[in-house]
Amino acid sequence: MAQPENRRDAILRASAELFARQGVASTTVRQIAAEVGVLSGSLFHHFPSKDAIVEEIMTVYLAELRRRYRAVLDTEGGPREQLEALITTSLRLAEASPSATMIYQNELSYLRELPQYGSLKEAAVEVQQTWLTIIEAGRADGSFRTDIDPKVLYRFLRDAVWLSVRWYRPDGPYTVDQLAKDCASIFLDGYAAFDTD
Amino acid sequence: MAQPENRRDAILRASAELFARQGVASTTVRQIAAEVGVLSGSLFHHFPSKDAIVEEIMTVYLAELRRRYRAVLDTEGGPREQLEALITTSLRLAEASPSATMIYQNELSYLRELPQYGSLKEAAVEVQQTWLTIIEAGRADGSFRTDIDPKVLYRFLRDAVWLSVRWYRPDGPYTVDQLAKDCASIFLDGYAAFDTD
DNA sequence: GTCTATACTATGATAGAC
DNA sequence: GTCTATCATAGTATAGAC
Repeated sequence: MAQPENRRDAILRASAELFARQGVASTTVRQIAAEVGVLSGSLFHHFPSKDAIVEEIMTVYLAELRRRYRAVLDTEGGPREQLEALITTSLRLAEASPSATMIYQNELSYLRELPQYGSLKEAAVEVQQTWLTIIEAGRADGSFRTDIDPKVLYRFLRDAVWLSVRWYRPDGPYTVDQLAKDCASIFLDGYAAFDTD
Repeated sequence: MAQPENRRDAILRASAELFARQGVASTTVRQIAAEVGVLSGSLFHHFPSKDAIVEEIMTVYLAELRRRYRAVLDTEGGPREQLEALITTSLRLAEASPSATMIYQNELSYLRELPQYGSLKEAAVEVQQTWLTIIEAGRADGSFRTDIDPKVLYRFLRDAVWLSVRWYRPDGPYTVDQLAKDCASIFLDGYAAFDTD
């Protein structure tokens, strides 16, 4: 089913890699074009501007993120299981789309300046709500602590999970599912040694 | 003892704020100059280049970070206490120097391209070693779990701690010391409800 | 759909008057 | 120590030939 990559897709892919590696602002249209194998003027046949490329990368990415988070909310299971599933889902998407994940995590201030930021923001709000809904459910049913603000847990967890895209490498024996298990275990059970009494 | 701020310091401060807010690459020397209240050419009387400004901000910041981490290592106390102290120390520095902290966390790929990166890297290595030394000590004396790679804990913890500079606001009743306590408690004890048997 | 050529703007940095 | 004026370069984007 893998279609041969057309030029438009090649531009999106090359752009995402460069944006992730060097940042959006310091990536030039000439670099993107060189990576694709065309001259810079040709990019503007496919996209009206460099920012339009950024925006399409993010729109596609956030739509997929939303889709996967909704699937998690639809599963049976208690808050602990759902929170673990959310971590696993996030890390799997980061593995599947490392460039887009890195752009979204590193360049939020750039994205905010885009004229079209409103539509991205809508997705971002839903994503955050997914975490908070599950955390609140766990506080309500006694699975989670109530002495720490849910938003504080959410932010620590979000940064730890998503920023793993900066250091996690999928090659090697440490799989992304194992990483997700370890992450969930640290955040839910803690790193202090278990009492074995 | 607060000296009146001289122009050179004003340039450093204004640059740090702009770099933190918009990124180094998308901050122009003209913006910096306007913020200070001079024309762009005048900056080059104080610094040989824009990158030299970035570099000095980071050098000063990392020297202070190093100094504070060494003080933590010199304290008495078990690994748990020392790890908590490291978290508190980090969050206090992030509060005292939010701009430099944000630059260091967001612009590592830019910093790596600087010709002088070697001297920054030396400090960065020592900083990382401080975390790992304490974590290893806790594994050795039974305070911490041994079923999760110390480097994985370090990375989750580092990202959660330092990236709080993106969202934590020191105004309001939630103090940085309380934030540090909550962070330590989540990472060491976990967010799952305590067994109260 | 790509190329050539170029318009236009912005960038970091410099020289010399004050 | 700052300003004016300017340089050289590089940036995004466009127009029109092929």
